[in-house]
Amino acid sequence: MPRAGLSTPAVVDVALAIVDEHGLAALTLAAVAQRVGVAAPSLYKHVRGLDALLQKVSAAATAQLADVLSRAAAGKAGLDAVRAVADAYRRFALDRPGRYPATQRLPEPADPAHVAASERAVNTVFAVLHAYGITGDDAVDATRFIRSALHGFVSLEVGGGFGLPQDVDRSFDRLVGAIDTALRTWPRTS
Amino acid sequence: MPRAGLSTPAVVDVALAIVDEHGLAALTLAAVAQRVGVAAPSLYKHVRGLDALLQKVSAAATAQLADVLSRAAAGKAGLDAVRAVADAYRRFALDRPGRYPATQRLPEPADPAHVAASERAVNTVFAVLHAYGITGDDAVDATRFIRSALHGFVSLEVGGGFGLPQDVDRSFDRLVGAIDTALRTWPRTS
DNA sequence: CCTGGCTGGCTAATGCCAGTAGCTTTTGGG
DNA sequence: CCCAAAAGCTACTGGCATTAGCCAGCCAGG
Repeated sequence: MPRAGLSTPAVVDVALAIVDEHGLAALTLAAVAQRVGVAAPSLYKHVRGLDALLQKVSAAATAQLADVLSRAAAGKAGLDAVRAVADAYRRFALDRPGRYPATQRLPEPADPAHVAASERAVNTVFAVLHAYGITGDDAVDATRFIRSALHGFVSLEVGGGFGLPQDVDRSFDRLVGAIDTALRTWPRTS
Repeated sequence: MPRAGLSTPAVVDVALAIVDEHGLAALTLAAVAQRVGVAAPSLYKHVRGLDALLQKVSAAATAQLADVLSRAAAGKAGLDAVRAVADAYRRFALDRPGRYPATQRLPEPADPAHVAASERAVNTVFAVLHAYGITGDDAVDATRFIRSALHGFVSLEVGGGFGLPQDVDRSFDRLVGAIDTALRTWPRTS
């Protein structure tokens, strides 16, 4: 019996491939095992269980999203920055509809990479807000607003929640405009 | 063997109770069967299967949400109406964290009650927008914006997505304010 | 009243999944 | 070269959805 030469990262990579191809719900240990040509229980040598695998997938997806966002925001400010970040966020969700929902899992405190990725994503938004002169608790509120609007939009879009035939791109452009308007007039407490 | 005297609505009611008590993920046919004191396969006499039951739960939850929203909006306009609808939406999600996610399922075209409930919810938002003078395609965009912001916020809140300790109520108030500001300055095409 | 058929239950069985226990084989470091 | 840790394996348990096919209760029509 030749060994398969698995490893934890290899298992996570296969999991990501399954998620990309068939969606997050299709991620099962059985599917991973079949894909790498191994019996299902063998995976427990590399991963604590399904939930731990989901957490690692979440960490990887979140790290990728954070990359995409920070790259998009680089060197921009104001509406430009908001549009760039929002477009990048939406494109990530549409391009990788399986991976995106994984980013919504709470970061695992015991996994520093996961926590760091999550913070990197939030910090990108904070940086954008800083250019609007929004800081401190005001920035917390504004970040929640932006996350809510973006997450809400793309999750509805990916889930087919927009029943009407009207142009979704235009709706998103307007959402970006609405965010910009709101940030310009954001209440300042500090 | 005395009969249990089940019926489709009775099964749905039990399903709703389970969802309220233990969350949507806990809704299984086995759980419903145990609760009503019947063997699992018996449920198929009243429901096509788990997915059909989830759809009926979604229809019921959506109808209730539509009620709550339209009641909240009644007789109000402008910021008052936005705040009332937003608060009602959020309260529904927080009060019934199991039921809320069921409202996000796409309405089943073959279930007129489901479709009607969904339309009723959307129409409530449309009515609010009308008071802002937003109609037609502009209203479609604005509705998507509002749904996105509200759904995003409450799903993040319910999911524990707001890691920071800052006051979530205040963040929501500001989100409501941001929506109002955006609607006031919403682009008019028509 | 009583009887036949519909209907709502049942049991048995299949198949998929996660996870545990405990065995064997490979493999690399001393 | 050897031996122990690591990486596979098989066997098993228990939970779930779903299907098939059986049987009993209940109601309508004679």
